[in-house]
Amino acid sequence: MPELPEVEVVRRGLARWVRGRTITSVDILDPRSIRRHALGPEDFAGNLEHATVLDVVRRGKFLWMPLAMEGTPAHEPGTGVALMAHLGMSGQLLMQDPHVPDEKHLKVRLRLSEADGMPEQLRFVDQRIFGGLFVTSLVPTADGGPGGLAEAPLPEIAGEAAHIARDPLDPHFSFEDFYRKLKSRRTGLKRALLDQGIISGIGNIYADEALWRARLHYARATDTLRRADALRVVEAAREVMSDALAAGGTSFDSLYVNVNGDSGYFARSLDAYGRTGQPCRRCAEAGLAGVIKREQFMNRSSHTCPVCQPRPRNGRW
DNA sequence: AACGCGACCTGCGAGC
DNA sequence: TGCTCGCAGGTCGCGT
Repeated sequence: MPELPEVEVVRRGLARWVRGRTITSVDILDPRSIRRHALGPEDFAGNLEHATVLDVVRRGKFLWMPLAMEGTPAHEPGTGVALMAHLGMSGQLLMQDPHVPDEKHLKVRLRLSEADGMPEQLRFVDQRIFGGLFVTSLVPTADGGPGGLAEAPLPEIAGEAAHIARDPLDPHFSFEDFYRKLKSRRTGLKRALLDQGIISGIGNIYADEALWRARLHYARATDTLRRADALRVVEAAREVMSDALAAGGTSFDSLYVNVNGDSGYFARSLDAYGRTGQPCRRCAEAGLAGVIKREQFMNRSSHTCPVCQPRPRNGRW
């Protein structure tokens, strides 16, 4: 479900509800959701109980909450601990009141210290269990911290997110760094867009949308890509994701943190993804007959208009 | 070293 | 009705 806009919606919503609150108890309903916590469920819960959430930050699709541990008065840079969350394909982080029945796929429940008018539980719900939670250490970074969208970025990052590149909405995103990495790879453009070490936050939907907007084919060889083309595809990704973020942002005031990127709200704005067999909007406007087609690529679906995104010959142009 | 595939999971709708 | 198949927005690790 979640790509960058959805994760950022969750981050913003969550920050409002949990910052400054203390975790009082932890229920692990399905240990598979914390399998990335190598030391097991007891250690996971033990680390979280009595810890206070300092903030909610993000790098790409990785989301984490730096914690102040009980009895540790000052936060020493480089010694921090955080609760890491990745939503995978179907993860949700929901703020709920205790009387709300457990969700069918509720995996982990955190009870929080009482706060005026705020829900008492943070619940991790995940159908497919590709996502998960774990406790991790923060490591120092010289690059300015997690992501520029955090209100108060700390100069440290979760180790598991250190290899993740910045996303195109991050104020510290560097087109030059992106272009350099792109040119150094021998691969297809969509594969590169989905590589979180080259550019982060883009998943299958927004990759297809960005390529459609930039009129580029997914198999275009990255090492031959001209600067203007690379710029166009990054700008397209930035635009489509910030539009989606704006749409998702409308649910900020609901009681729980909305993760429902599939609520259909932004789906209507998509031009390529999921429009198999329907006329390409750009072609229709120009009086052309392009029809969006779906192909298997990297074991997943790719949606393109064969008229305005022609397949490159020899992976070139 | 980098790439690319399979594994990790559950549930839904289509087709038989 | 009930089975099987294909499909779903992500990431990691291993083999090449």
